[in-house]
Amino acid sequence: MVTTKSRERPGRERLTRERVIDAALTVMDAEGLDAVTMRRVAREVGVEAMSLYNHVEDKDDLLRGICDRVMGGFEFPEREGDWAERAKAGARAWRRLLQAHPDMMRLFAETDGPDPASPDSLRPTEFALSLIHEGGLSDRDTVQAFHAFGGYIQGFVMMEGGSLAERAKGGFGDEAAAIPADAFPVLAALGRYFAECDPDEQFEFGLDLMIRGIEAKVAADAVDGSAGSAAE
Amino acid sequence: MVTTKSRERPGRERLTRERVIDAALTVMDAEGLDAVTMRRVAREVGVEAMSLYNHVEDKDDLLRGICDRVMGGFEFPEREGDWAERAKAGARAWRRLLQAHPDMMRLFAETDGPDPASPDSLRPTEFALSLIHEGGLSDRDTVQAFHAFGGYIQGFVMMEGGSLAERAKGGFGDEAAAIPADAFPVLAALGRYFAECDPDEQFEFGLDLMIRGIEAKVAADAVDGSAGSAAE
DNA sequence: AGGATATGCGTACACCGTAAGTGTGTCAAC
DNA sequence: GTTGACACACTTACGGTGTACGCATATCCT
Repeated sequence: MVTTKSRERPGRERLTRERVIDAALTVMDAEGLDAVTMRRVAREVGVEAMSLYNHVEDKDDLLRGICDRVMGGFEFPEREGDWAERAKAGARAWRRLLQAHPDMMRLFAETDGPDPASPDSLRPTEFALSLIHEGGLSDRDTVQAFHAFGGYIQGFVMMEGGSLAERAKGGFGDEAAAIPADAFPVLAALGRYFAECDPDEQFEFGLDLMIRGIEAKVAADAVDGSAGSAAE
Repeated sequence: MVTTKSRERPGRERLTRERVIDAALTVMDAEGLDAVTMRRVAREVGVEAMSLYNHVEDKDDLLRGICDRVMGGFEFPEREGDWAERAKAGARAWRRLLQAHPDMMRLFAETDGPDPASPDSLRPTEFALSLIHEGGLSDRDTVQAFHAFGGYIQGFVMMEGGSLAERAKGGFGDEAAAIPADAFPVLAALGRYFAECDPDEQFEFGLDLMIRGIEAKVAADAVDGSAGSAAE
């Protein structure tokens, strides 16, 4: 063997960090986050639990590895259309990424999100920042807007997979509407719109809100002299 | 003892669902969500683990109980100032509630949020809906905006307690800036703003964006005839 | 050929949620 | 005062978890 790295074995495929993380992701997608145990993942790659620790610090490290792997799967949308349309496309790509694996948001919550400094996370971040920056915001406001968008998307997907999903199917739809109209008049009046909400439409609505907000802010700032991002 | 319900014992205080949930919340705030185990909570109220099951269906029920208890602690802000200011006050109250207990967002993620139909959750919801409705949106758009705001706030607090917190303290601040400027030019240029971000200011920025967006939408819709919420 | 090293395996331990069975203090009726 | 019913706390036990530790072996470098 002259090659420096590859030292293949005849019996079984060599275990690698990548294989471990792939298996963990597979298990998570197929059986949920709770099923991602060291023993279960080990079984998936045909190994005993303790062997995983040769490639993974501990379980937290494994979970962080899944986060990174998912971040690496970000699909950069085409940059076409006007700024608002490009920004929306970026946001949708972000949402799709988080939706792609059902328990992603739970995973995010339990690991404090992916390592922001990993290359796989850096690339989408760079993409988003440059996209937002093109809208005409100052450097400082670009970062603020980045966090605002990030928060919205993350929170929306979380709601989408959690309370919103259940609320839609009977939380206070028309049948289970045991809401006392005298105590909660607005709720009673608007209840039906909760039932018939379409998540995609909901997402677009909030997105539109934020885009409009940015456009309004850029327009307002342009009226002022030079200072840029005064507090309004 | 004539009273129908209370049959107090001399030895120890009678156990109740409320006491169990209070203890669980206490443990969560003091030692984190992971410390909330049946055994630990039982110890907190001076009892064995299995005794809790007389007052709680199972652990999930306990966690949902914590959610409800927290929701019940929502502090309704004063309704003063113009609409934008009142809306912001409402959003800040929501954020404060979620921030009040450090592991709240993780708890939300693991329980799919509080039961939306519980009275303790209904009251804040009613408050938020009526507040948003006053802004001039249609019934339908009010519900959409409610979800948009909810998503943003939830997501922001989640980021705040997770990645954002770590990113601020060195993720890519000035020292740990090993970011290759050629591969990530925007990121390198804007990195310092990540380091010096103030969460409160960040939150206000996004909030301002959404409020502006709503105002813009209301203004735009007012120009049209009657149809209401056309797609822009 | 002979270490050195990497990596997989087996065992063990403390902790988890909870099913099932046991004991005891408090009540209503006699 | 005695008795039976009942609510509720306790005990035990089971199968699961993450992982510390020690051992065996397969592969690489010299």
